[in-house]
Amino acid sequence: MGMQQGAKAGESKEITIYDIAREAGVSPATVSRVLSSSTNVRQEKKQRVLDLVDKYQFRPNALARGLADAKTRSIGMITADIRNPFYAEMLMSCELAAAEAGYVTYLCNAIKGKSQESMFLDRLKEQRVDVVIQIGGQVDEMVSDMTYVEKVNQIMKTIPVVTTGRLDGTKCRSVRIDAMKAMELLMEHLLSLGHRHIGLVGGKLSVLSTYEKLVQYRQMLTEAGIAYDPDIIMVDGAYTYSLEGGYEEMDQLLQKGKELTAVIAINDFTAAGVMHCLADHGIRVPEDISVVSYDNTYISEITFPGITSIDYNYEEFGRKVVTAAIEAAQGVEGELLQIVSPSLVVRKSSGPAPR
Amino acid sequence: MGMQQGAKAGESKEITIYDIAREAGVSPATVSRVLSSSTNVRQEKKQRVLDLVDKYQFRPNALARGLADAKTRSIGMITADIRNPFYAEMLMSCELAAAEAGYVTYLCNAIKGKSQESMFLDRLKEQRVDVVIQIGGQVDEMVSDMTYVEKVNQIMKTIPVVTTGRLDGTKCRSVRIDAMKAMELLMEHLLSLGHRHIGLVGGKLSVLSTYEKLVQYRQMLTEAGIAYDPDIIMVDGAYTYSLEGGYEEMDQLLQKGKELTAVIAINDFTAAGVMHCLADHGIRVPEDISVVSYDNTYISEITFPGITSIDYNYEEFGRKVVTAAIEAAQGVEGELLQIVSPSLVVRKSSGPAPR
DNA sequence: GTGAAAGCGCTAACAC
DNA sequence: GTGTTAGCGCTTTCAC
Repeated sequence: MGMQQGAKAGESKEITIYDIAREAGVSPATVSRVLSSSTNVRQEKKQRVLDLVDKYQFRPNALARGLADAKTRSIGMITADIRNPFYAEMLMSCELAAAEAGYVTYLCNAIKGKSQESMFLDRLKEQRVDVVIQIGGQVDEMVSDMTYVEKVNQIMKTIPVVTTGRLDGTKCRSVRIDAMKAMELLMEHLLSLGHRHIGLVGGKLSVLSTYEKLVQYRQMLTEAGIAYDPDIIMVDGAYTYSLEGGYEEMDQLLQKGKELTAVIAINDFTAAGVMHCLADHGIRVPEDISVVSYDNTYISEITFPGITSIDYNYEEFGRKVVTAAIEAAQGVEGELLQIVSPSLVVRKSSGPAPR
Repeated sequence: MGMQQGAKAGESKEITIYDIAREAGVSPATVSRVLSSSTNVRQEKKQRVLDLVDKYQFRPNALARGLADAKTRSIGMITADIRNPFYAEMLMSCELAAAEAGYVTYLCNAIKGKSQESMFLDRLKEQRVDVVIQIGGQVDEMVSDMTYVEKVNQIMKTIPVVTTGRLDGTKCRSVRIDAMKAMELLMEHLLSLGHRHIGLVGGKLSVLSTYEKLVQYRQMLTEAGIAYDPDIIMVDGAYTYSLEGGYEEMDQLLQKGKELTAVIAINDFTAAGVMHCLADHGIRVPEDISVVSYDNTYISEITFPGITSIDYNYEEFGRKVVTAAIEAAQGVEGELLQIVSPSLVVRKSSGPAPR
């Protein structure tokens, strides 16, 4: 006994607004008023309360507060895999914006997919979060999973959900990247460098953004008068979106022996894998083949050469998502769909087409 | 009007255990009992309740529950910068372990340093989290900041805090990496490859683990009969621990013109910067200089060549931290300090010393 | 095994 | 302005 490792046992009875009220010679309601600065309280009393709050380092109990007014000032964030720097950036900027707005955030890493996302929704509902933000996972799918949609709709009877993707059959707001525009920027860049044999590596067509990119790719080819060659499109690989996936997919692409001067990778991980593969084959980037990708995470600065990539202005992106979320939490109607515009960051991995 | 964007307005009155109780023909207390499976309830009644819970997809209000029993089954996590994959890995594994144990987690990204960490502590206290886990930030410092220590001690009157570093003057538990051992593994590896001119790049000596590594480095040199040369130790740089920092520090090191066959970088970011710098100078890795580092994040797989790095077994690390946290939350006394052992992952960035 | 009832610590009418 | 008083939706004695 003796030593305490923090709290418990000694557990100095938690102080409440009643204690503060008594000592300040005011009513609990008044304490509550100064704490939430809802109504005006006479300066003198206010100061007495504030002094005591400071003296005891009093912090109002958020549980009691939430129970009483049915607002928790909390946001639940469900994300796919925080280890992917794209999600890390998003979580980061969302958390930042939320904290600024006075909201706390729950972290829910659904690495195990749909069933886990569903489970997290239940737990967030138990916590009575004011709103949930879902980044990645089910909301990235082209065709929304019926079971999940049902689940979300059930949750949305009481808690609004906003996503960075979409969920057909629900009314959740979304703030989404303009994937077509992103591909357009990449293609314009490559075409202007004289590339006419541009491969696509990575991604699943069942993912909305990947699909949209492909559509735009074909569109751009057509406009440029270049024939579409399905042989240089490597999608739906087993480990796609990852380093290994990029390597493998690129390897298979090379085996086809098609002419190729540029590769568009589905994300920075994939691009890094592609570059490893090219290096192993003695192919130089960008002299022999240019490599470009999406997300502009720090991965694109770490590789050598740095990767030309599409940036989303994560800070603004996160802010928009959180703003939409808070509006939804407050019952303010707003645009169901907002689009964030990507921009191109040119690095050394892309250069003029050979010859 | 009409369309709803999620909850509000339509806001079908939240269902409670009273509703369930009435419909099941039992008392609210009984519903509570089956929900928390605290006492035995006759199978028949139990089933009736469970059926209704399912029918209405009822989720007990965690606020009310927490208010009533003074346990929130939540953990507050304060971290330095989630974009750093080391922290992402840690957060991830902690969150996973917490979820398995039935705890929800709060995400607090204190990128703005001490004052923000302090602010988050207050907010977590308001939420009455059962325990807070602090990963990085103030707890990494060699000499603990007095003000912060005071703050933590004040919080610890009611909420235990566990860290992955240390905080002198507090009684918080910690689960820490054996930094000395980590350096030992790296040095053994390099020495066995014949290196005798080993530089250190990156880190601040005010950071505990960095300091410990330096101590161990000197120790190993002494044992190997190699003179310690402060000229090949590049620490306390302005942007250290980052890609740019690594580049700059390596650049300065090269300018000294000292003989050098290997470099130990303080983390994977730094190592990547070092490799960029070496590449720019036409120095080959590992033929001319070997590069090794700490953390074994995926960065060490992305660079070319891959980086020999120190791994911490994040899953186990996270599990230990969370276990300690939950014990602390339950008032179970346990070891104040636990050490996690690092291991060496060899990749292509390290090879025999030249000549 | 089960119900009644008293809180848990706030907020929000409602009076004054 | 400010105090009084109900709740908010649970858990938990305490009886039976």
